[in-house]
Formats: sequence, structure tokens, C-alpha cells
Amino acid sequence: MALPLYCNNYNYSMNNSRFAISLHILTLLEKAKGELMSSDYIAGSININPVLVRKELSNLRNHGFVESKEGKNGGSSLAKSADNICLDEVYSAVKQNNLLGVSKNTPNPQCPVGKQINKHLDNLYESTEKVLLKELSGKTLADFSRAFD
Amino acid sequence: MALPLYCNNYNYSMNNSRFAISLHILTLLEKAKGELMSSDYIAGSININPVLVRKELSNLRNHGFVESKEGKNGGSSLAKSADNICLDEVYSAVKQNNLLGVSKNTPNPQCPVGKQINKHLDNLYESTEKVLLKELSGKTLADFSRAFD
DNA sequence: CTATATTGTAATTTATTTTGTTACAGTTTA
DNA sequence: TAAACTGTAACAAAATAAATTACAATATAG
Repeated sequence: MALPLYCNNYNYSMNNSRFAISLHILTLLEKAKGELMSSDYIAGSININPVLVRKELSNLRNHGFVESKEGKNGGSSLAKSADNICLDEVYSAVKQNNLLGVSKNTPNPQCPVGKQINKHLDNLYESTEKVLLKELSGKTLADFSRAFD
Repeated sequence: MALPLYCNNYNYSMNNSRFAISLHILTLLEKAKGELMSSDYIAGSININPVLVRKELSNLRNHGFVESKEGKNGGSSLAKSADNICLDEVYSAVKQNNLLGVSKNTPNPQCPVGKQINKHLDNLYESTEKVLLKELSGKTLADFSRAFD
């Protein structure tokens, strides 16, 4: 009573703390009120390697949230008002995998359920993600930052 | 301009495909209409190791979704009607980490932002998770299974 | 103009997490 | 009583994430 094995499609996952890191960075920059903040200082607050911070800053920059200045006394600052940064945008900027789990599953196409499950899981993931994004879109970086003492 | 390093609290993460696996298992069992299905057969459909299936079945059993029979001709079946299994319950049964990312961050308590960020991230994660659960609670295993041809 | 502080990024290593494998005891049934 | 199962534990392998090293490029202060 065993189905023959079979494999095929493949996807990357990514369950890491990038959302937390990005939000931490953005909060620090909001509190800095436009003053440039170095990646070393940021890394010291998050307690992670400065190179990771710079990679995350690079992504945030590509999404228009921050801008950076190179050279001595350089650093980063917000590129737009914290009122205009919604958390769904931040989530979308860092998100790389599905909300409910990785999707590198390669079910057996000879099984009637296995053959279709990815399609139905995708539908489910997509609709739940929409709800999540809608929820996050109601909160701005300014709101988040304001909650700090 | 660098904050001194400091570490402390620690959490486990878990970004894997357990939700997909559990839902796959439950769908197979629903389609089996009460007939016992072996972990080897299930593993063949999902295309993963049978031991992983048995571990997941163990968890589903502990949550009252399935029952299993040991010994020759043994296997598993649903312990309750697919109408009475909501997807938020399945999610809760497999979930071990935060929705928006792992939470093993150990920010610097000497930084005013680092000191409080975990509290605020937790709040955010909690409220978004509530929304997600509410969305999933509107869908049953029967609904999910029905979508298959 | 030069030393220094900084960003930006690539390449590599290390750590962590997830998945798979092996092994085997216990349970039923034919 | 042999065979087909479940249930777990222990370990190995693979995949992913994070840290580290290295260094070129850039800007500023002195």
C-alpha cells in the first residue's frame, strides 16, 4: 500500500527575522529625527552583525524607505515620513516565502490529492495573506514608533 | 558611535512545511471516508519520509483530529467530521513560531529602542495572528477537501 | 592631500533549523 | 508466529540563516 515516489517542482523558503530587523531599523531611524545613523550603531542596538544591517538597509533603500550617505560621517535616515510608511509595505519588502509555511513540497502527481494540493494550498495562502496585508496596512511606522516610551 | 554588545533571552523558531503536511494528511484521510490509511501510503502522496508523517500524525492525534490503530492492517482515520475541523485549529496545532518571523532576537537593553522592541513586536504579531486565525476559522477541512476534483 | 570613518558588497565560514534515515520495540492480524 | 503496521528515539544529512572577513569606493575632517 505504498505509492511510488516522484519529485519535481521546487521553491525557496525564508523564515528569518528580517521583518523584525527592518522594523527595528526603521524605528531607530524614525527616532533619530533625520540625523544620520551608522550601520554599526544600528547593529549594536539590534545586536546583530553590521553587514546584515547594511544588507537590510540596501533592501529598504531599494524600496524607497531610507536613504544612505557614504563616506565619513555617513549613515542612513528615513527617505519618507513615518506617517507614510505602512507596515504592509515593510512586510512586502522583506517577505520571500509563504505565510503559512515553506512551499518546497513536491507531492506525488500520481495521487489525486497530491496532484492538486499545491494549487489549493496556494489559494489558501494567497487569501490569508491578503487579510494579513490589509491588517498591517492599517498601521504606520509612526504608530509603531509612537508606542515606545 | 557603536553601542556595546549584550545578549540574553532566546526562543526557538520553526519555519517549515508542517501546516501543509498536516493539511495534506487530513485531506487524504477525509477522502478515505473512514478507511484506515497507512503512514507509508500518506508519505508516498506527500513525498516525504514516513517517520515525519507519523510524527505529524502523533501531533494531530494529540489534538483530537485523527485516531490511529497499531498493528497489521493498522493506520489512521479522522477522529471527527471534516465539517468540525476548522483550519485555524489546524494552524494552531502546528504553529510554534511567530507569524511574521522568528523571535530569537536579543536586542541591546542599553538602547531605548532595543530595550522595548520585543514587547512591541509581540503585540504586533499577536494582533495580526488574531486576524489570521479569524480568517482561517471561516474555513473547514470539508471546504478545503471539497475543492479537489 | 591624507588619514579615517563610513558605506557597499562579495565570498566564505559557522551556526541553526529542518528533513531524512536508521533502528528497534510494541501491537495486531492473518 | 511471521508479517505489516505504529510509535519513538537517536542520529545524519541537507538546507537555510547569520556571522565573519575582506576590501574597494566614498566622503570628510584636519
